[in-house]
Amino acid sequence: MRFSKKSEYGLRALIELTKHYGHPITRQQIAEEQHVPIVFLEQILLSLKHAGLLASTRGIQGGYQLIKPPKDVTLGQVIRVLDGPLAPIGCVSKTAYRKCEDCPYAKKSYCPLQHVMGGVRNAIADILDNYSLEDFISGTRSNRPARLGAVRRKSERA
Amino acid sequence: MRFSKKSEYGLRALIELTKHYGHPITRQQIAEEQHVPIVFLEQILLSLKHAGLLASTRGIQGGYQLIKPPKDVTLGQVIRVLDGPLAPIGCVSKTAYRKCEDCPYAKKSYCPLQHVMGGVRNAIADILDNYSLEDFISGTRSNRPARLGAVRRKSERA
DNA sequence: TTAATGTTTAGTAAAGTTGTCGAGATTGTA
DNA sequence: TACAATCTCGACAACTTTACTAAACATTAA
Repeated sequence: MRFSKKSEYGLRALIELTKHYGHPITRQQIAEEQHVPIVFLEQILLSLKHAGLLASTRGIQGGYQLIKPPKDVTLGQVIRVLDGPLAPIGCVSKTAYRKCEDCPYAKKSYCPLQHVMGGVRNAIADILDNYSLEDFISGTRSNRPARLGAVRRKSERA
Repeated sequence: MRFSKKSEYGLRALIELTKHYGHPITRQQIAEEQHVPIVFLEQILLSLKHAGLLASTRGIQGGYQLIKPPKDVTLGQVIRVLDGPLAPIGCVSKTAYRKCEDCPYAKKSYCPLQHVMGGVRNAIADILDNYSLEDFISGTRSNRPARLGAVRRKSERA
């Protein structure tokens, strides 16, 4: 149940991009600062760009920059772009639901596995979809509404 | 962030084994009941046996059986046997800790990634290490101590 | 003995992970 | 214009993991 290096590097890159929010930095700067293999990093930055999180400018003085306010980008969004759905099994994913092919419970009203794994997916999404880049670099999950059934930012999808 | 088929099949097999707790059933019965490829299933049952969860008897009338009371086996244990640690990155695992090789935060006192991922690992382990096979087949997390800081079964490891 | 079972070792096709390489396209500056 | 720094894009390759299958063998009950 691991996240890939891709997600890890991507998140580390976003730490750097968030620190420099407002002006572009080069892949080289990011790679050096965060110790990420530069050509692999490029792929990752491209994915994040295509997902609409980054903008890039070419040429001298070029580089990548974050185009959304750090508090509006959640770690959940980033990880879904780079690693796919958060859900531990397909039949509990909200972004990429896949019905179980030959699960004997598929046609019944209740599946034990689905029940537990649904809980796991929600626990993961509750954290990652409520944790922004701003929280990330400051190290605090800032003033989110408390848990315990209070209204909270919707645990978007998984 | 998926669990493998191995874990999924293993858990489905354990549903069957829990239902028949007390006497052996054959891989064939399990395979048919749960629609799991039989030869692959065998590997899985062997792993669970080596982990001390199952016993097997050979020959006619043989089969596999659960040797621990269903309420003493947690889903977390099972998944760790079949899929490895629950932790999403090595440096937050309690069962299989691996220090980050070249993370620039490795030598500092605080790592943002470690902070968030530690939370994720605990959320997952809190569920899976407190959910027994008994709960699993009954579909209810029975009378576990409530959340909210109350004493609860230790979230063992990940 | 024989048939039903588990045991063990090997192998393997497909997919995923973690990268590298190289030929361009674009841009600011001299 | 020429040049150098940068991003862009597609290919590809080594390695690992996943999800299996095959086959020879060991054990047991009837």
